[in-house]
Amino acid sequence: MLDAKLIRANAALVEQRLEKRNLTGVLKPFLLLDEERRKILVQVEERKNFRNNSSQHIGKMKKQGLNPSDLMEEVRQAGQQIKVLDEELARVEKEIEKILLNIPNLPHESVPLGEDEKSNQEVRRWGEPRQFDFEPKAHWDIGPELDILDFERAAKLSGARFTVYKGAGARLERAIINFFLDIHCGQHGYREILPPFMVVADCMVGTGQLPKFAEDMFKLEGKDMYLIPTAEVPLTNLYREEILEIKDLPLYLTAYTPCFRAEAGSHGRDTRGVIRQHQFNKVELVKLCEPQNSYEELEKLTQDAERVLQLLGLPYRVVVLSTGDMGFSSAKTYDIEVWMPGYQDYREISSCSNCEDFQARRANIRYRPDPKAKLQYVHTLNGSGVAIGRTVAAILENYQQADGSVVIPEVLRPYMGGLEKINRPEA
RNA sequence: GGAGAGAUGGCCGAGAUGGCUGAAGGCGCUCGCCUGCUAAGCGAGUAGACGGCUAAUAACUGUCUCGAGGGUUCGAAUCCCUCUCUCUCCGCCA
Repeated sequence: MLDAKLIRANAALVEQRLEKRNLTGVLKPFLLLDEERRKILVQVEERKNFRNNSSQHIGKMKKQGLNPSDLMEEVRQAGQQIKVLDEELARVEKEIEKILLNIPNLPHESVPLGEDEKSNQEVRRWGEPRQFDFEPKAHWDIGPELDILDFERAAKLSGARFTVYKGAGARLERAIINFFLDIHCGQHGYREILPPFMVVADCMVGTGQLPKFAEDMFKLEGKDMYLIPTAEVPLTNLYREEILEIKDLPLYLTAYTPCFRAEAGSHGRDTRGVIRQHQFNKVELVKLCEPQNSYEELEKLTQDAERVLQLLGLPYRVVVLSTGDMGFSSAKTYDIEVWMPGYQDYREISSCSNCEDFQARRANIRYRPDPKAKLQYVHTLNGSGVAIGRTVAAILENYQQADGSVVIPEVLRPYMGGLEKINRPEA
């Protein structure tokens, strides 16, 4: 959520920055309602002031044995007026909130301008795509051939966009989760959290999924609760409505969770393999920090995510998303894209964002910079560290051998009971 | 699921019979004083949101907030209703 005061004071500037996200004219309705709100507020506060003073006066008169019935009648009428004005005010405020909750974050000035992902800019590359002396297969062929991924039975259980992991595949998924958590907690200073996978609607508003993106999520029937689309939601909302101590900042949090996404509007995209699923596993990184450090923290967070790919020996590149491709809550986002031989292309495996105070304002997460200072919103950051299913896919494709087997990256072998290679089952 | 108790400021905790309580007292914290150091002591200060007036994020000032929402009343932290959460006991259960 943007700061209403900022919009009011710098409407033209804010409008300009929103235009970079290809939005125009979104501020006008806000400004009109905002003015109306203050007009009503002044009136109703005057009436309340009268009521407060008069009520005290009535008390005193009664004590002195005087008859306050005239004044009581006047206050009663004031009460009627207050009721009407309050209702009007509530209506206007609700509309204002609706508008504000649907305006995305302002892009940081370093973000490239553009309409879509074509304007994203590559920042750096790591690793060389392997040269194959045979035609590399896609993971949706490798997995079933090794009998470790089963898309057909998954469809029987749950329909499209689900995967069953079997045997070494299931263990590989679990190994990666543990490996990522161990690296981030043991070497990058994050604290492991195991949060609920269902959260109340307030959390979804806090991180920006609601009210605008309701159709992207799974909602529980008859409850005001949702399956989390990412651990960013419970991790960031851990501190919703709280005032943090400066000595606790920055907070580095990580969690493994499954993620649930309706994938509405992506029909026909990535229908094969594990790339786009209704349920997938992810290790997420979240930071809460002081505003002046958030961009430095974004760089570090992105590097933390890159590091696990380096350890796995998976080539990748980092791109900075253009203003047209960024998420709703983000001010700046780096995507990490891993090399996928089956696609002969880089595919997103992590997205690292600085949301500045956008989520903190929605979720009301504040801190006091020093004992005398006013409360301030923290900055929130999040990034995948990284997506597990896509990591499995990348390993299968990058480590596949001519005989159809897949070599396990060395760092994962301790997590796989020493297994070095997944072989095809005997025919 | 059944029975009962509770929800007050950063924390703990007062707040019969509704009015001068935005909230006593304590702790914590900040600043100052004092003490040769430490400990103790003394004094002052210490919620937030949204407005008005302003050049001002200064001063002054108004409104709202005692779990949330609604009601009664001239007036509610205090009375009534609904909901949420916490605790205790019972039941059920991985």
